[in-house]
Amino acid sequence: MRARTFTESGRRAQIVTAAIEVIAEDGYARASFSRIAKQAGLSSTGMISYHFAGKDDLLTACVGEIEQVMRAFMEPRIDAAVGHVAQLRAYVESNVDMVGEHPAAVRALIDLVKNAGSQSAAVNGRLDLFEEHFRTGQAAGAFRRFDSRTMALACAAGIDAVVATMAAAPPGAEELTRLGRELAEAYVRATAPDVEGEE
Amino acid sequence: MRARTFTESGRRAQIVTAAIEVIAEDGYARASFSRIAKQAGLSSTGMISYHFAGKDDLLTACVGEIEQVMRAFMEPRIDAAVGHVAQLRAYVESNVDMVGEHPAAVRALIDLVKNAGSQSAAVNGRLDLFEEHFRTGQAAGAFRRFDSRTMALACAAGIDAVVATMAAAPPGAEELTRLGRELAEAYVRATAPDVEGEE
Amino acid sequence: MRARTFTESGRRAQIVTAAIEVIAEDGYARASFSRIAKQAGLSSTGMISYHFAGKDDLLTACVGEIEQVMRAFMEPRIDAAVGHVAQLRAYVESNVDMVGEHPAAVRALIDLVKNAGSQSAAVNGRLDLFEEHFRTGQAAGAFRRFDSRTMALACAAGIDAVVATMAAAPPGAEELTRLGRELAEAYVRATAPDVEGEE
Amino acid sequence: MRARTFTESGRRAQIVTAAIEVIAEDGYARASFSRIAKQAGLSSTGMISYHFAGKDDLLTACVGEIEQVMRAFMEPRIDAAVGHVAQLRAYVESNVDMVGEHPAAVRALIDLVKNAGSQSAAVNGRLDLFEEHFRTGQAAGAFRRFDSRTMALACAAGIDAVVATMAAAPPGAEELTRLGRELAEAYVRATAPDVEGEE
DNA sequence: AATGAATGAGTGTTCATTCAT
DNA sequence: AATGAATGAACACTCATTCAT
Repeated sequence: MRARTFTESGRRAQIVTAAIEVIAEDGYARASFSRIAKQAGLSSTGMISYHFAGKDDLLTACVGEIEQVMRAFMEPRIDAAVGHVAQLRAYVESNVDMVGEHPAAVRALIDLVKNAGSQSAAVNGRLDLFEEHFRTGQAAGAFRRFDSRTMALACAAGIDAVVATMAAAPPGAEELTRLGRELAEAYVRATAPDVEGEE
Repeated sequence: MRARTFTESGRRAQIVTAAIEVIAEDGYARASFSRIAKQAGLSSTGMISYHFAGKDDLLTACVGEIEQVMRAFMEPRIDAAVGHVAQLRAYVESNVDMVGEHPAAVRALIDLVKNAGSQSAAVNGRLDLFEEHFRTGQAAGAFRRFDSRTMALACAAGIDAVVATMAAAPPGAEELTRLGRELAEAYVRATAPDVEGEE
Repeated sequence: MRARTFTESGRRAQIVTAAIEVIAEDGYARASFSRIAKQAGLSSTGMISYHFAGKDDLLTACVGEIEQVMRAFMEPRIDAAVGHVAQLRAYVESNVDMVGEHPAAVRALIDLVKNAGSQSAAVNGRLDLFEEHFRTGQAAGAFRRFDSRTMALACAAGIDAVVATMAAAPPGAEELTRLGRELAEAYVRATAPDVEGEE
Repeated sequence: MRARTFTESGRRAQIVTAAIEVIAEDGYARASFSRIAKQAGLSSTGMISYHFAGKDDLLTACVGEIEQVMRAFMEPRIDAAVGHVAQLRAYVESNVDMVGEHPAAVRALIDLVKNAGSQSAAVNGRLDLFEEHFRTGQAAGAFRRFDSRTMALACAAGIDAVVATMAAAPPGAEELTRLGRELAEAYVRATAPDVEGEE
């Protein structure tokens, strides 16, 4: 694998940024090479094909870029939380807060997940993470017994839906935080043990 | 609004059926007029344009058709339930059970909602229904206080995600029923009042 | 398999004709849909895709059309000949005479054979025919012993080369006939038995 | 004409070799600069344009290279033969034998001749050689009277066709030699005088 | 009511070539 | 001498829609 020159990295980044913008604004379905090229200020779609192996390659790069942004924003807050329940709360709340910081990235990611979701390792990775978290939490007594895969699906999708709706018309930061807390509370209650025996 | 002749209604229904099949099998993105025409046994796409004002019109008709099927299946079960909580449970469980009865319709609807969702009155209608149910339930003391719109979003999306995953590889009827109960339980707990004082 | 309307047959024929002309004039490599569309007086390449399943389909139709023309011209003369040697002569001579009657068809066919040859059933069909003719001729004592496949290859290719060269700059009819006789004579001699014992 | 530096000659040779490999493996039509660059281990097609005036220039260089290889292989055998007939035999046989020694070169050359043939001086040079050989042979009484150009065309094309077929799936050396002798015999008979009066 | 031919913009991708560095 | 970024035309093909019949 060869190293990338500065210029190439720059162009790739520029194209990825443009692609994310287009997806966020016009939707996945309208994110054609020509729209992306126009958004990036490129004179032809050939440039995109020159820098990316194909549409899948570009889209994958977009997902990767967005996830990096999200991780940088969310991970510190999740890691700062102690216990399975607090971490679940931190995940949901920081995910919702993302809308205030990077609304375009959030909108684009959700559209990408919806449309190229099932193939993507990254997307299934998130589900696996959720599931794993629920499973270990159950073992620790932090969560009641339930089908962890089903709950993971419902959580991830619910968060995405709420976030997508907000990203379409971002409310103020406080409102965002409030709704994030509400959503987190819902999932905490949905998964809480019948009798309090927290870890 | 003029009345429709029998043949026109027949043709429309035939095309809608074909479109739903195509969306269920090949996905929304591949549901072009030509594929639909082929599925319907029509020799040209002109027929479709003749009977529908445009692609949106056809897609709307598909959503309507599927919702009619869903309503016929779910409504009796929901109406049979007494109380806001029981009705929520009935909604979720009967929705999941749909997968066993009409997997193609379910798969198509979810794809339609994902892709043409925000514009569709029908889709937003479901959300409104959820929201209204939560609101009146809160007034009746069946649900705790929460933002009803956010909860509606999270519920609808969570159900869709679970259903979509199941529709892709439908499990047996019993497993379906069990997972439906689990999912319903989650939302019941998420919305339950802190102190039991059911209506 | 559905019947074709008159108009469709007409368009198909028109496109095939245009394609043959383009191949004859500009060569197989330059025979793009846009050139063919222009030659046919069509406003877009979409028309071609509308009438043909793909480029292969169009090219196959071209080969079929040309072979029909050739068969109509050559078959009577070959059938009129008696004996394996006379038929070989008739084949070669009538093939060469084709150049005078349908130079474009000949040029196009040779280019098609060169470029899409090995896949084509029609092309291999000709080789099989040659081989079979040599084999039965050998059994009848009309030809000496030799590897019939190799001879078939050499004959077919030799004829094509001579014909292609002539088609590029067609000589007069008499010159054509003379050269056809010469070429036929060469293959007759190449295949003749050592001792005269004609069937 | 300026002298070439060592590195430039080296690069040219490297590219020519890669081009021949690509043509032999993927065919003339797929032999794009990018494929050739990849085969040569170059990072960009710019290198090729830098060292060659254009695609024609590169292709011409390929033809030249292959012909040099062929000449080195065939010329000694042809020169060792005495008399026009023996030399014709030696030409055909050694050409067929090439398949066993340099199958890639043979395959590439034939593809090049087919596609860039008529423009190439090298290709026409071979025809001229054949024609000249026939003409002087006729004067010497080694060959009968026939149109030497037509015979040259038929011979060259026939040999190419046989060789191309063999190169696609090279048989063993003995089989090769046998078929080479058969083919040579065919042309010797096709050109032999009616009465034996060899030089 | 119905058809199938036609349209023309649009898709992603590849091409040989140019050019500043 | 060498590079890799850039170009823009070309490629086959699909799309939803229109329209005369």
